[in-house]
Amino acid sequence: MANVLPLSYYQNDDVVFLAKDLIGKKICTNINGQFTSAVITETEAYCGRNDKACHANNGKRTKRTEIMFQEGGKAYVYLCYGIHNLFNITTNIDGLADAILVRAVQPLDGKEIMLQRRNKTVFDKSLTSGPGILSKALGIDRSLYAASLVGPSIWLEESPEKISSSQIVETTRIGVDYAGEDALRPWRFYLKNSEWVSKK
DNA sequence: CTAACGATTCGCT
DNA sequence: GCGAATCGTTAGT
Repeated sequence: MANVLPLSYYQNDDVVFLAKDLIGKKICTNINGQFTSAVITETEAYCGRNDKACHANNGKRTKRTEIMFQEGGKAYVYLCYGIHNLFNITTNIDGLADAILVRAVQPLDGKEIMLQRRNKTVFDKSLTSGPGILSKALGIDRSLYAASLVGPSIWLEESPEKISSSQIVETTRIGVDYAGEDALRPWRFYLKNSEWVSKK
């Protein structure tokens, strides 16, 4: 567990910068003794102020969004469409509810475990390129709601390979049409030449 | 208590 | 490309 990103990394007040910076970082989980890891290839930023796409927009505190209002560096996992666990990284300081949705990853360690969790045999982008399925592959569900991102069940590590800004595509977020004009914000980021992206 | 609705995925046409 | 699956959360009665 060398190169683990420290809690201070998540307290940055610029969630859009962090969403972009997270591209290329390594995400690791150790669930019931099963270790898996992957490189983050796609993210989306959600800001707690003035962003109708964010569940916690303008101080909307509910039992579900509560974790986003705490100090950054925790997991925000919620159930979407009654089926999928979506994994978010909370950021910013106490009281400011920002979060970053991880939308796709490229598997590194524990590929067999991921295939098993997904009931698959073929190793391709359909294993982890999408917010619901990457959670399933990494063993992330709502029992990790509010889990610390510096371990022991889940943590992030520095990028295995340096990523330059020119390798990252900035575009609009997916599935947030209900947010009106906020849906037009260029707050989605993905690795330009990667196959491991949910949609181009 | 009730009802509407997803930050999606998969299978079938 | 389209529609079903599926259920916790949320807001309103």
